[in-house]
Amino acid sequence: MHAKTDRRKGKRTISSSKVYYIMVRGKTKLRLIDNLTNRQVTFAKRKNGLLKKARELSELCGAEVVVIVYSQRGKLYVYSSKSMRETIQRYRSFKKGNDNNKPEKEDILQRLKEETENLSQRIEILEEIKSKLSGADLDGYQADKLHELETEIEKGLHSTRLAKSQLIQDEIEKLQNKNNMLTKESGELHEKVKGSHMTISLAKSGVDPPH
Amino acid sequence: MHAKTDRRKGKRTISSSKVYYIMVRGKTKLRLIDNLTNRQVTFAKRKNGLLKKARELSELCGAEVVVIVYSQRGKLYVYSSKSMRETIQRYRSFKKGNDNNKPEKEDILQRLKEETENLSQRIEILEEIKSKLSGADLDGYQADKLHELETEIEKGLHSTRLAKSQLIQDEIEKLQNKNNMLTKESGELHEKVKGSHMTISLAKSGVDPPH
DNA sequence: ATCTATTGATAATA
DNA sequence: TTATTATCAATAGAT
Repeated sequence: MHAKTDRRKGKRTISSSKVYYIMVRGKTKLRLIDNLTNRQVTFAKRKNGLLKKARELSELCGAEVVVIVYSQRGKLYVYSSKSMRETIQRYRSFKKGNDNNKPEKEDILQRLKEETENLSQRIEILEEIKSKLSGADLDGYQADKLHELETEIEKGLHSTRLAKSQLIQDEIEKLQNKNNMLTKESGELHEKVKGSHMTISLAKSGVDPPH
Repeated sequence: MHAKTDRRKGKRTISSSKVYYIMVRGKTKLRLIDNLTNRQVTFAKRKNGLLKKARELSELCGAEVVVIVYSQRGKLYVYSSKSMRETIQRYRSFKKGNDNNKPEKEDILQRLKEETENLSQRIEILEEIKSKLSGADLDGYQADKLHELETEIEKGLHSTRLAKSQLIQDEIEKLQNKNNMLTKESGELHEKVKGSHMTISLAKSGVDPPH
């Protein structure tokens, strides 16, 4: 069909294949791709691949999956499993009905408010369960089964709490560190600019600055 | 070497291949694997694959990558890129010797503390449920009710996870915005400083700058 | 962006 | 569970 096919046959060098082979097999050799263009192309491809794999894992196995990727330029890519996307969607459209141009602080407060609402919701659900149980008649066999279930759920909640809180903390601390450094730098630069202008005025007025 | 090899040849049915083919190619056909054992095995394999891919993406392309996976039983698996871990590590050691009085940070830590307390509250509620269960008698008729309960508990857990992930994402987005603004401002200030220094030289050398 | 050779991932099987 | 292997997918390099 395509002449290309014939031209291609056997053209690929072994060495170029080897480069990739070494990269993915020998873990120690896995390192930053030097060439910027190649790196960007590879990033785009592999990023898509990763998100696809995440979706497949979630849908085939019923697992909850979150993937967060930042490119080197700081662009953000996210996958989260379908049910989560729906929740986020709902959250976003709710948010739109309120504020489109409020300053950052209010944005944060808004988010906190919603988070509080989320927590209340969840507590309500658990309260419901609680009252249902107080009316229930349970026999020994089922009680054991439920006890088992409860233990598992509790374990899950616990590990969720630990891991997620850790993640939040780490992420916030990291970005805050960045922010602090930038803020500090910004302040220093402002000072610099102010100082320079002073010097200029002095020079212009014919008065020598003190040395 | 192994007789196996020969026995295998041609044994794989087309249909079984087709199942997989359809699963991964036809996106709409991507759905939960029915058989529990298969699902668990597939989960283990694909989870490892996903984490590996995440690591490769990070190391080959210098991207920051986070992957969070919950199995159906609630077990947690996480990958985050080395650079992030290093950043956090660096930040932690920096933090120890340094700052205990940054207002913004305290604000966020305070919020995290409150959130942890909220989670503790919920765990306490689950404890209550647990104690009620251990003393209760369940008759066969209540099986439906209990199944319902199970579903609701799972829902509650699920929404916990959702809210948490939402938190992570929002926090990241917010701080990223700040970072971007600060970075931009920093660049502008650098420019300003450069320009000022030029003016100063002119003034000092006794030559009037053009007006 | 599209194509192909090659390696990787993995479902089924032992 | 772990290992094997046939098969399809992912992707590096080329165009």
